[in-house]
Amino acid sequence: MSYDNAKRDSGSVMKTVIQTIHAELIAVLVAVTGSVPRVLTLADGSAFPAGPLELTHRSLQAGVRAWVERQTHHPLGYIEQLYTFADPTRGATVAGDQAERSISISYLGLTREIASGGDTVSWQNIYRYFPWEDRRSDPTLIERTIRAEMGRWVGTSAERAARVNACFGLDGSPWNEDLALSRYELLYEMGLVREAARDGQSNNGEFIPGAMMHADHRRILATALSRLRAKIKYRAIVYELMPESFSLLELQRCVEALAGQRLHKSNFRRLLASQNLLEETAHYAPGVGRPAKLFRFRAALLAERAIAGTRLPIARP
Amino acid sequence: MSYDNAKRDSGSVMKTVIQTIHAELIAVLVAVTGSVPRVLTLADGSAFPAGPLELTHRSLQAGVRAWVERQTHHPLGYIEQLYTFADPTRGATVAGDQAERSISISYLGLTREIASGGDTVSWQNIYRYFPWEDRRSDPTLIERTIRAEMGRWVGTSAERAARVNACFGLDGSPWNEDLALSRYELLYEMGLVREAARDGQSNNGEFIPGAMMHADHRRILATALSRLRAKIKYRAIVYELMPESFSLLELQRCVEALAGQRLHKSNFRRLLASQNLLEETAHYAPGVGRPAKLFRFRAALLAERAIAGTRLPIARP
DNA sequence: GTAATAGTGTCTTTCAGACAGTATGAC
DNA sequence: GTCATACTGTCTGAAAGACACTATTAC
Repeated sequence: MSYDNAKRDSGSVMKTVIQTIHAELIAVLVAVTGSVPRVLTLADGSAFPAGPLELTHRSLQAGVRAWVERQTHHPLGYIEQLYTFADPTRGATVAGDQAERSISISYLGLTREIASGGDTVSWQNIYRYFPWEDRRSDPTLIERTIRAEMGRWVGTSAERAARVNACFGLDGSPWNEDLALSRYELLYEMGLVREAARDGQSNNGEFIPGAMMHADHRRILATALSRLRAKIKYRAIVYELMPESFSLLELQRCVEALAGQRLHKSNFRRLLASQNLLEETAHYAPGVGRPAKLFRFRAALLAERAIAGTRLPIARP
Repeated sequence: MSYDNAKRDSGSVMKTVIQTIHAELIAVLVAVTGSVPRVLTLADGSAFPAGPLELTHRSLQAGVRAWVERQTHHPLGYIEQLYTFADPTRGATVAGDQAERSISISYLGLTREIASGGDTVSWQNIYRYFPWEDRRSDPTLIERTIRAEMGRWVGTSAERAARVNACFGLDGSPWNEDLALSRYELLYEMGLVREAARDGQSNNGEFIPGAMMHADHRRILATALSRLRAKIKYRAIVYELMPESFSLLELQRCVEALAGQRLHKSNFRRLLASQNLLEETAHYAPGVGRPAKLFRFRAALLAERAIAGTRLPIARP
């Protein structure tokens, strides 16, 4: 029996309803400029570049590139697939025998920031949407608000308390920057972000600061931030974000901006040295104080990428 | 200006072609049985459970669950999204003013193996499709074949040589089990797997052993294997694969099966102990030699999951 | 000289790799 | 006792974390 027969045999009864599926491509473009991580947005910060998958697109990635360039006139470097959503709020609706369904395929891109192309096209600070994710200065500012609001939701449930503590690094749990998405989802579930009220979730408390976005775009941004923070630890993705040459401190500030945490200078440098990613240039950056030596990424880097990986306790023969 | 207006302003000229998009859901279900990692297949091992996204599906995940249960009658536990493909070989075709396009959204699931449900439904050894990925016994067997065939493709290109060495752990580079997808893609590009010839890639050499699959299912399996191997290092996903209780060696064999490598016993145990995942049971497994103590996963594990994460050199204030 | 920023040395603790050992069963 | 498998102890070297130090500019 062929594959197609196998499928038909165990398939469902056909319906006469005609189903139309809309596939939307969404791009989250990230750059880091002067210690601020930013995303490229439309509509004054409330949405990402997006558009339907079209016939002229040779691939999903090509489609994303086309839409971003059309809508923002911003050149596009490295991009990778993020996640595919079938947003229930924009989900299946049936009218007569016509049914509609919408799928969003999101991509994450990394670039250097270039002057934005249109009136409503702009670069926005990522932490405008997630103030609680930036712990570079004083983490306690927002923490206090969150802790108070959460207390109400947790109530007497030990399970809820454990979840909140793990997500937000409270009560002995360490803060884990990768959990950005989990934190957003938790806040949403608790009814503490504005979208929750809009989407008809129960809302028991005050809203936590942080700008809302169109549809589920803010959730997509949280997904992007989580992915970015996890990836920066085992891949040299900062490559795409830095200019031709840069000082070591600039590189550190870039990673700090994404991680939302301050890093330890000399340990950071030791790590860099062990990775053998950089090479010196002959130039120095001017400024107050001692001038900083400028570095660039090693050219041979492309071939070697993605070899490190984490460790398992492998047995040697 | 609203979001929708912004989109329309910079949008393309509308075409009168009506575009139909087919969204297919594909499930890669993995289990480990007796030191063998296996996948659930249809059509005697040549395809995965799959079916179109339907109106009745409340979400993508629900759709996947429905199709798997319908086609294989196998219960489904933990699943996560894998990748979305717009396969060019099954891609855009235009007939009159009707255009068609197919998207595949794949999911990875983890389970314990249960007797398979239909005639052509079966569990297959993953390494049947990627013999070169199993290095538990003798890595040199296939390595020799691969090395010979690759030599031809590499030629005098230093860049190609570097890529091959990094992927296959030759010439001083360490073997990295996570690169399963890269290795498959490289072999495909070199024309050394059967699909390459089928899809019209140039074929310069002999084929490397390994069973072919329907459409791009083997590529999807490679994606799944890579994801699984990467994830097993920072998440306790083996949880889903093991029975109620098990010996430490059984757990080790399970990880080894997925990683395709032997692990170091006492170091593996030390790692387990530091993670605090397990608790003892009162029972012992019988067998030749000293009976093994049986363990189970700690119940409190659910709340704590996904907190570990890798490290950045964080500065303490 | 001071202020300001750039960059290095090194001590201590923790952890990963390797190898040796002991424990408990069947016979 | 032997054989086979289960499990533990510990030595060693390599990283990770923390802290203090020196270097080079502008003024």
